[in-house]
Amino acid sequence: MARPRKFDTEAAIDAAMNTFWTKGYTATSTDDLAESTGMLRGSLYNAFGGKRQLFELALHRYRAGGAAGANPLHGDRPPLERVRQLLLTGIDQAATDRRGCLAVNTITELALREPELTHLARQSFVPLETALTTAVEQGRLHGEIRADRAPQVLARQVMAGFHGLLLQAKAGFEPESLHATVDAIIDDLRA
Amino acid sequence: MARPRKFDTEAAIDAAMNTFWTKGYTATSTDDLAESTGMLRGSLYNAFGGKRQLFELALHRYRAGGAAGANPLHGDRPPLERVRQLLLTGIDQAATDRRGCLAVNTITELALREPELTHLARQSFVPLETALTTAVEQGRLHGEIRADRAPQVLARQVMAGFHGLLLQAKAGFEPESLHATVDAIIDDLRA
DNA sequence: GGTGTTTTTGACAGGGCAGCCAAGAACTGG
DNA sequence: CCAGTTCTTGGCTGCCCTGTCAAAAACACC
Repeated sequence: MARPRKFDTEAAIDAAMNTFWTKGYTATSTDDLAESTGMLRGSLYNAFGGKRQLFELALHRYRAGGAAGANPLHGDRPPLERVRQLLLTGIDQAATDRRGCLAVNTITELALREPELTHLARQSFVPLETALTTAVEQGRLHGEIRADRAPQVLARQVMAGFHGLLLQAKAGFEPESLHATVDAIIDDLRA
Repeated sequence: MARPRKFDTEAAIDAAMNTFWTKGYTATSTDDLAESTGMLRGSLYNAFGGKRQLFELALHRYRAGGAAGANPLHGDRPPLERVRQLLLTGIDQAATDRRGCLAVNTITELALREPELTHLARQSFVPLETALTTAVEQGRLHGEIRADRAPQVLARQVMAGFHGLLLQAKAGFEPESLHATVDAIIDDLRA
């Protein structure tokens, strides 16, 4: 019926997502995207429409993969330990690759200029928040996590601490400091 | 001896700082800076050297004004209430103007590309961290704040929560949610 | 009033970037 | 093998942005 596409759409979105993640939205050029996806700029416009549309796809993809980032939260170990593992994994990654979280980066960069993209990025928090709330509820049943504060509140409080920690990791805070803060956050969750 | 400058250096740095704060480093052009400072691009290069040098000056200025942002922390009210006021003031501003904190924005945007600017931005946390530590120590003496955790650890934990809250405010989280998190953070400081 | 110094002014060159498009290539169904 | 459809390729246009420079302007000192 027609000439087939030479590239894999999913792989291209993945590659674009990583480029945006590494360089930020503004600093990423369509040439950068062409290089990382392996497509020519013309094809890129034909297939996706342009930089902004591709970024929207990347944000959706990031949200879908949110389960991956929140992976430590799903398992059979005690809920509190799963939350701790989430925090430790997060700061370790942030300290290593310095990219942090794509949603955080996007909101920070574009909150003023691009309300729609900001809203899209915010959606990426939903899976994390849901998983955290669930973990807190489970820990509550175990008698492991405090029951004097609503799970949703605790989840958002942990999420705030988590994102603050990612920033500190990105800024180069010493691992000992980051770990001490993780311990403090976990302790404050205890029943 | 020579032709006098038509502009006020301090005012120009202030104006540049606000432009960087609003638009971000990458998205700010030398034209933007010329407009906000009221100078022509040529004068700007002559006086400061260029965009990057001006940004460094802006970061230094921001750090110096750090006492301003941490203003609520200095006063004669109970330390715990001063910390609460800091958080409330912060999220209120972030929810209103959506600019957040220049240091946070800078680190988030440039941690990979510009280690030196990142380090400079990180310096802006020092006044805040110091003031927080002092407030915690004072609250400890009052018997108002818990003494089972080092003041420095508590200060960095609060700072992480604070920066996470600023992000949530920027992202458009509901005020009720933000306030509930503030209450939780403050409660967790209590003796 | 002349001289030397620094700033201002306006313009120029060089490079990168976004978006578009026409011609060619690849494939399928008839 | 032909026709129709879609993708690829490479280039073109117009815009913005950075950094620099030469000439003119403003001032202080002598």
